[in-house]
Amino acid sequence: MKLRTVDIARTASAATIIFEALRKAIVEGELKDGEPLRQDDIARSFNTSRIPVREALTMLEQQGLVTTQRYKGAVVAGLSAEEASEIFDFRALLESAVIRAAVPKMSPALLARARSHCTAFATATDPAHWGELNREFHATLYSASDLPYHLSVVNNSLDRIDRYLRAQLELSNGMERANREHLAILEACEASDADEAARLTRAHIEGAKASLLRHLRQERS
Amino acid sequence: MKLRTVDIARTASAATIIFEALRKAIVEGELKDGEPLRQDDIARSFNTSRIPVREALTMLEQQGLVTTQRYKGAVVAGLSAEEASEIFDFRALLESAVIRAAVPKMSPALLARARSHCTAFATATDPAHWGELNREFHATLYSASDLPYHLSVVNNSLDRIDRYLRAQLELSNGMERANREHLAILEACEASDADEAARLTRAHIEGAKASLLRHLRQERS
DNA sequence: ATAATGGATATTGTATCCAATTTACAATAT
DNA sequence: ATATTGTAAATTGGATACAATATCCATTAT
Repeated sequence: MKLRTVDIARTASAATIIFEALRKAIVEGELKDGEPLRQDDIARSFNTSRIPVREALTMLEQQGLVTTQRYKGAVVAGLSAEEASEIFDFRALLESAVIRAAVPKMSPALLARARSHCTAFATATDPAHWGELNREFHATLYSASDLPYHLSVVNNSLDRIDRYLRAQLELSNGMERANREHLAILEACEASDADEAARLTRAHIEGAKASLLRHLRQERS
Repeated sequence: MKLRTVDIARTASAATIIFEALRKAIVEGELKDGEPLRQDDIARSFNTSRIPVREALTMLEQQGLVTTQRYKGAVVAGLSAEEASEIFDFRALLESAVIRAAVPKMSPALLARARSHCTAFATATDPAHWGELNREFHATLYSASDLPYHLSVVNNSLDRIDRYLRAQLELSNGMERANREHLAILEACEASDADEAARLTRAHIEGAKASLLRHLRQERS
């Protein structure tokens, strides 16, 4: 028997399909802060009942992407400057540790993939993809760490701020700097200099934090 | 109007009540690894329908405390030695950073509370409470950090391993060492020595890791 | 005897229905 | 006019009903 098999037990339920779709829409900023998420509307657009929608919303709430009030419903969770600031500090701590663990385990093949992601980011013209490409570059490097729990937490924290990063990338011309810093990180990895890669990653994140905070504060003034 | 008011909008839904109860039972080890969680049974014991039960299970799955398979149901999530090891490394990184941030903000009142929790832990005779008291001591110190996101992540990672820590505390006589280390951490905090408190916290967690791994490996041999 | 098959039972996933609550707005009083 | 109250529509939370799938066991074929 030579079939292209699929583990059907692992196929997605309606709830997880809706969850993924909403998560993507929120992370990519398609759904704005504070925007209400009506169960009925969502159910209609996915052609299901409200039950799987509610499950998706509870997942999103657990991830901090929406906030719910009893009998009032769910809205896309916003982020105060303080919260954003804290999450950047968190990322700086965690991601620098992750890349430090990853560098000694990076294969030439992985470094090649990372480099191609890096140039893809550098040469991308459609702002809608910048956020995704940026994340792919970092995720590729981090994946070598072989620390699944750390990575899941990193991804979670990234989800919380991704919208703002994207918006900011599109406004100021932070693209050049991001590029420069990516290249520096990549070179440190290729040189197997874990401490340097960690230091550069930390600086990269702290720079993004400063830039985002400027943006957030001016937008809400 | 001088009434003792309560924000009724914040009262718990059936789903969150069930979630908290299951979470507690799992974290405290009352429900063992791999134990199936039947929606119908749980619904009956809480006198509800399966809908809020399913919501609770969804939340638990997001937290990594249960694993679900489509049409097969949820079981209490176990932890391999590798996963446990990684989570301890994660905690060592994160909690040492948190306490470093907390030390300069600790008021005398908070330190007094921490000390009372410390002695409560030291003098507790009922093993069923050790885990709780241990956690309260640390949580009190960490709370001064004023880093809510960090703390929520810390609590999450603690939930994942708490069962095992409790079991281990009860088996080996690690209580004395935990006590000694708690006192040392507390004294560093009282002396406003943030770096020392961070160092001791890291050592405290790494010691627990070694002890737990010994326990896990021998139990599964 | 063993493996394959078919069906009964158990369990989960989803739809539909009802209850509880909020929200918007009209009616009324001051 | 403004504030308060009552009411209807909208929305969410939960219960019940049904569909899809898994599991177990008896039956049958080899």
